[in-house]
Amino acid sequence: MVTKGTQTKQKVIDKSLHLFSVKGYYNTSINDILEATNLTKGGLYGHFKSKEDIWYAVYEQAVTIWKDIVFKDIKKIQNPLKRIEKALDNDLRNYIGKDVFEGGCFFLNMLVELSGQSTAMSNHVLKGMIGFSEIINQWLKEAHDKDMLKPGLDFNDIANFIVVSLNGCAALYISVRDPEIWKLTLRQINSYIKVLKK
Amino acid sequence: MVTKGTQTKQKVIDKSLHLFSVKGYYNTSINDILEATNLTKGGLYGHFKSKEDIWYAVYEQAVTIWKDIVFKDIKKIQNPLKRIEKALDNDLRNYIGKDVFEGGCFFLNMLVELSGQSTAMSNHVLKGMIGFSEIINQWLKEAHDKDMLKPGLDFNDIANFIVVSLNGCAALYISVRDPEIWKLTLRQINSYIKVLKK
DNA sequence: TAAATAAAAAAGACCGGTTGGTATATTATT
DNA sequence: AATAATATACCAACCGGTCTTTTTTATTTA
Repeated sequence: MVTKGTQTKQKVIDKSLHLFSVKGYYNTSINDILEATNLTKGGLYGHFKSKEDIWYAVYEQAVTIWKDIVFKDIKKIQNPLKRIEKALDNDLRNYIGKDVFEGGCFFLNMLVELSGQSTAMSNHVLKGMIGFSEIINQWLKEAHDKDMLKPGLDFNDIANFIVVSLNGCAALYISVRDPEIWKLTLRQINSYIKVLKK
Repeated sequence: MVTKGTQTKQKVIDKSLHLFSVKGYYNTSINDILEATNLTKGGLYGHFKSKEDIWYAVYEQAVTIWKDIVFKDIKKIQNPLKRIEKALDNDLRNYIGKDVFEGGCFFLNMLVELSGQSTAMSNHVLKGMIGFSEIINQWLKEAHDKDMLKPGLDFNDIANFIVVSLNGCAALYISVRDPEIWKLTLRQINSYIKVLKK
């Protein structure tokens, strides 16, 4: 059974995720969250001990949503290169392009805003990005082992560069708001990967 | 002769540029600027009519500094492809890599923070980035006219993708703070450009 | 099934400190 | 003497967070 408290907590997380992604963490006030959730101070602080506490819960939620989108229909793909292409397509077309979070990519936004403000929080975001880079790295190794790639490639470099491009795309997209941004990024990353193939 | 007022105004711009780049625009208070400049409210508001007004002055200053770095020793380069490579090298090695602004790339930081908060301000930043993309676009066309590039390339796509990568690099670099980030970006962009050549 | 009770959830007043900005007075510089 | 530059006191609104009281919900007992 879902208790009332759990429901409220979830509502706070959902609304805050939206607010943080659109307005940013610092520029979202507790009052903004109160208005969005129809709660009062007492109601909110019964579930979370601080604004930062809300942020960590929001981050976990954002990760869950992101993973569901990016890793959809991935496991069944045998070809590791096609797996990478599908994951990138998911990220650009279905995550960034579908405006899953109204303010753009939650992770990029938070990384930029929190760096230099809260090392703990920005490192939290960074860790997630590095994790994604490592997965791509592993898939590239797999492709290498299957003799699908040209010799002498630096998988770590390549994986990191892909993550860099994804973040750059997210940065421009929130401002330009033209699908052409993620489409061109997708095209260019794909042609970049194509060159790696044997 | 440089009046006292001009000096003070410049000091406000310099200190604010530093603060905005490290703490962000919203999270930098007027009081922060007052402390950094040893001014008082009256002294500050005698030169600028609002915080936003300070930001626009700071932006202009940041552009000047950035241009000086990125376009250094550019005009004398005849080969348009080498010109592009040099500009990107300047941007990554001497602008991002040298920590010209302590908080990382001022433009990327502001673009992310201001998008969804102030369309006027974020569009101001965006315009500058589009301008840079157009310059690269033009240089690519020049290379094409000199028969240096493979046929069937979309210069607009390529130029935009380069700007995307640069921004992604800036986003990751402020958090990771490891030169390896801009180095790998430089390597990968260069190998990406190499493929375009005839 | 209904009343009683315990526990969870929410309300709302309050806190000290800070926000961007203004108006007026004072001090330096021409 | 005129003007440019700066200081200071003040403003209402807002910041994140705490505390106590009230209300709602869930569980137990009759």
